[in-house]
Amino acid sequence: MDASALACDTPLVAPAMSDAEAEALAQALKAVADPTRVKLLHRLISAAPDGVCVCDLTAPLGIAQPSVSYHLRILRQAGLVERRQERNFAYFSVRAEALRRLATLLDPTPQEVRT
Amino acid sequence: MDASALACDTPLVAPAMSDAEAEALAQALKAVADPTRVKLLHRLISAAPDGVCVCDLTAPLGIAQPSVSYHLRILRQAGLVERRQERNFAYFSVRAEALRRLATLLDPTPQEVRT
DNA sequence: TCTCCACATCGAAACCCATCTATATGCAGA
DNA sequence: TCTGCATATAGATGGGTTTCGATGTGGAGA
Repeated sequence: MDASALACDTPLVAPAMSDAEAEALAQALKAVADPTRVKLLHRLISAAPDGVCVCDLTAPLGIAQPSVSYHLRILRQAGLVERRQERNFAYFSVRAEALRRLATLLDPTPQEVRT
Repeated sequence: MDASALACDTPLVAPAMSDAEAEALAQALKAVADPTRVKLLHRLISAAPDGVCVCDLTAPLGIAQPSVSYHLRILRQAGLVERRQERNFAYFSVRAEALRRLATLLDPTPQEVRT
């Protein structure tokens, strides 16, 4: 009956994450987990806060305009970027707090340690 | 010839991210961008630093054992977790620095602002 | 009004991913 | 060596994603 030498003996006092929570976090991460969207975000982050015109995003990426539009929609639906229409141009800019929140959730440093 | 009223006029002095860089970052993010792997990471983060036995990870997730093994492999290939074999048990633990680096890359706060 | 331009949406094709069952591997005790 | 257990791998399947060309939409100038 002595299973102590056979059991794996892992404490596991973890509170366990809910399905909904995991799904939501994965969904947000999926929006960023694509090379084209990483490049898009990078450009938007290192740009003027009032946004970048779509026409200036399409050319450097080497993909067709509908594809860029598709990726921007994904990022927008995830709440990571926002759209501003002016004349017949669309300007996109990052939602910095949303990205920062995502970064915080990914950080394994315990809350108490963070200043 | 006056295009000032027609052009979108976006500065775009950005340094542009390389294909390889974007691909690598997207690859790492893809490893986390799945609800099952989010749950796995969460459990590993809030657990003893010497790791959790696979048998204690399989049961609470509600998926078959090979699926858990598959996800742990994805996380390991991304360098986010590491594996330690003891007897016939496998113990997995997070690579905190790797996760932290990923979180930092996602953070839109300019470097100068970070203390 | 007519046309042009910027951007979004549609529908299809190609590709990738998560999951399962079945099976292999490898350690340890009898 | 043989058996049993924990974990990994293989192969198949269903579902989701990225991309494209074609087309729709809506603003602005002629």
